[in-house]
Amino acid sequence: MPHTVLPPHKAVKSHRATGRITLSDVARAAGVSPSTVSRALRGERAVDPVLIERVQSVSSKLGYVPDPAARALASQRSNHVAILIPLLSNTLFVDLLDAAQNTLRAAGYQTLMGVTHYDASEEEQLLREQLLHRPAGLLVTGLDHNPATRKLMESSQVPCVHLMDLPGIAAAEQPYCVGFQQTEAGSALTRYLLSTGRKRIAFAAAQLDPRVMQRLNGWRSALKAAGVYEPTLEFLNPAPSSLALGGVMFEQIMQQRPSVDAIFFCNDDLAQGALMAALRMGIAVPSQVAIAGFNDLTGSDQMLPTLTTVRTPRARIGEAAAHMLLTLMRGEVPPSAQIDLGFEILQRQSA
Amino acid sequence: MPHTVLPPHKAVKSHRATGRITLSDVARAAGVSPSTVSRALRGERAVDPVLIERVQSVSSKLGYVPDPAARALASQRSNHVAILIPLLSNTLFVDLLDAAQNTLRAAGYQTLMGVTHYDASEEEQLLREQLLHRPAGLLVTGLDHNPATRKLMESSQVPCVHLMDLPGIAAAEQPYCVGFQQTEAGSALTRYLLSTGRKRIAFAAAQLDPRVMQRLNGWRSALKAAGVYEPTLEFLNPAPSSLALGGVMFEQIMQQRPSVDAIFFCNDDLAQGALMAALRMGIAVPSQVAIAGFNDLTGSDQMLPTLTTVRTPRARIGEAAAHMLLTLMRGEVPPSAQIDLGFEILQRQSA
DNA sequence: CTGAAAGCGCTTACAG
DNA sequence: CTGAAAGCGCTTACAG
Repeated sequence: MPHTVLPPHKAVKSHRATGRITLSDVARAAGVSPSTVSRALRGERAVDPVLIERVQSVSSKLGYVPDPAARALASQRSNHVAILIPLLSNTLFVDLLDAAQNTLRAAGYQTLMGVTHYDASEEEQLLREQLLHRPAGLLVTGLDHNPATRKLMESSQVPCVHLMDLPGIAAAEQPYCVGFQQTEAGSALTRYLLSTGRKRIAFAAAQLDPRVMQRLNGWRSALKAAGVYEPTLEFLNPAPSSLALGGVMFEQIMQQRPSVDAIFFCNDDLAQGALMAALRMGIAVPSQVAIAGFNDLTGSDQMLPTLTTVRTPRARIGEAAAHMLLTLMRGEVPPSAQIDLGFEILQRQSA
Repeated sequence: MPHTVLPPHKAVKSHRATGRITLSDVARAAGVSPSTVSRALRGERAVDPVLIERVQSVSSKLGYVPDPAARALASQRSNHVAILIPLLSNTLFVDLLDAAQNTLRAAGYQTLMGVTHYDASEEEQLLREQLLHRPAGLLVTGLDHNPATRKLMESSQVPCVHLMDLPGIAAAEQPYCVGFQQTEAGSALTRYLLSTGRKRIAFAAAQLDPRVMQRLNGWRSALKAAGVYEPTLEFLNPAPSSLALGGVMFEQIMQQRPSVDAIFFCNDDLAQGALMAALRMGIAVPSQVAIAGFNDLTGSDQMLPTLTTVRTPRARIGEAAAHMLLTLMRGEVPPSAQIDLGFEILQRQSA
């Protein structure tokens, strides 16, 4: 067997060598110090352009990839971005996650996902766990968090962008956030229903998260403004939102309040379920009762009749929030702390 | 102002101190060496029970939490588990992710998610990125990967469990996997349709991933066994699966092959779209044509008629795979390398 | 069973 | 602009 001779710097190996190509390997090959390689690779200014070039070429020639753990330990900052969403069973949040994740990954960040199940203390616990990884940034759903969570976010000093919600006009704090005016969307859809001649418009909701409650408020104020507000037309169910529940709620509403001439469901899955129930029950939509949803989820355009709803820009929210976070993580200040991406009423057949 | 005296060990601080409570802090307070604290906390055997007790109590008293980055750097193994799924827009995979993630988190692992978009080279790239984080384990969808990906998985030495698919009986390699027999499920559903008297059963599919093709094979063999196989009744569309596409395919099939008496859609979203299209077109289901789906996705039980489909145990797959991975990460050998979680035909109204 | 020491692979004051 | 040195907070041979 031939006696293979290892290259000099490979021959000397500690008992814990990992075989990985390290910063020092690059430094040695490029004839500079490790510090310089580190600076050159991270694009830190104050490095001779000639050296930058040399280091980069040597680095890619050797196939060097920085070790995230070592980097995190030394710099006290990882390439993780933590994202907190309420549920994975609502496509709304999955769309948010998908978009944010794509954008962040393209910039070299790994997404750490946390599912809170709408539970404030679970959110706190998740955040605590994620913070251990020293994330470079934070994406959280909504503006409502318990005091402990808020304190964690603050004391961690990690840049943070809120998703979906926008603070009220008079809000004292001005957190970074990307979303749209939920309240305004709620009243806009209600005004649309009013404009089609409907007078007895019910609001049917499940889950009852803060954003749903804002839509409820929008519905209320629009009806009040029109002088047709009727408190007993609020149907609020804290159970998780689903097609099946939408069907059940629709049946109940039609039974209890047969004179209702329109129903605003707080989410499309409920409205889709209602549409299917109407079909089963032989109730004509929209002639007997109009049905409207919210979010324009998958399948809403395939219903019979097609579902009138509000298109919400969740993919764009995820993307814009990720971009804003990227800006913050670079240490720059975003042009504006709040981004309102708006909404659009999709007038289809059901209302 | 009173001159506050810091406790001795806090007074001596390096210029890069982070304020974090470290292993050494615990060691000092417990009167043992850092090595012992490390061993005691990780439950490594060969530590005096008395010391373990003392270390644990001191540790929790001080609120010590190990630093994942330092741990990963020193041990060459992080508490991350990487998971690779094709899409986030198919609830099937989200269910898988959700279940796996919950199980892993309960065991102290952080999930690193990668979305491959059914692209082999994107999968390879994602795996490469994830491997940088030295994951303790790997969860990947399916058994089909390009050679480079396979090699990465192997040379990384990271324990790996495959989701959804099970290897053929004659497979040489016996990878760890949790899933069910896709082919068998395809033929079982087909046999069910045959048993209801259907003779001209079409197979309609989109996306055409490996599992869809296995169901196709199941459909083929069942029809061949019954002597009614008809190749022109295969409708394969590589586009992404969706309700809208299901509607379009249904229209096409009914137009091109009006004599078809049943359609097996490879996924429920397609079947749901077909059901809505049938409603629009006034085609009676199941009397004129039976419709069956696959996976029992959200809403299938709310359709009109309700959708006959195959219930697939994706949440249980995610959970069982996570448990198997946990076993492997402990260095133990799972009782069996393959787990078949089966499937169930849900006979509802549409077929 | 326990501890001192080295090492994991980077970043970052500090000095020049 | 560059480098030597220390340090991030752990784990793990090695020796006892």
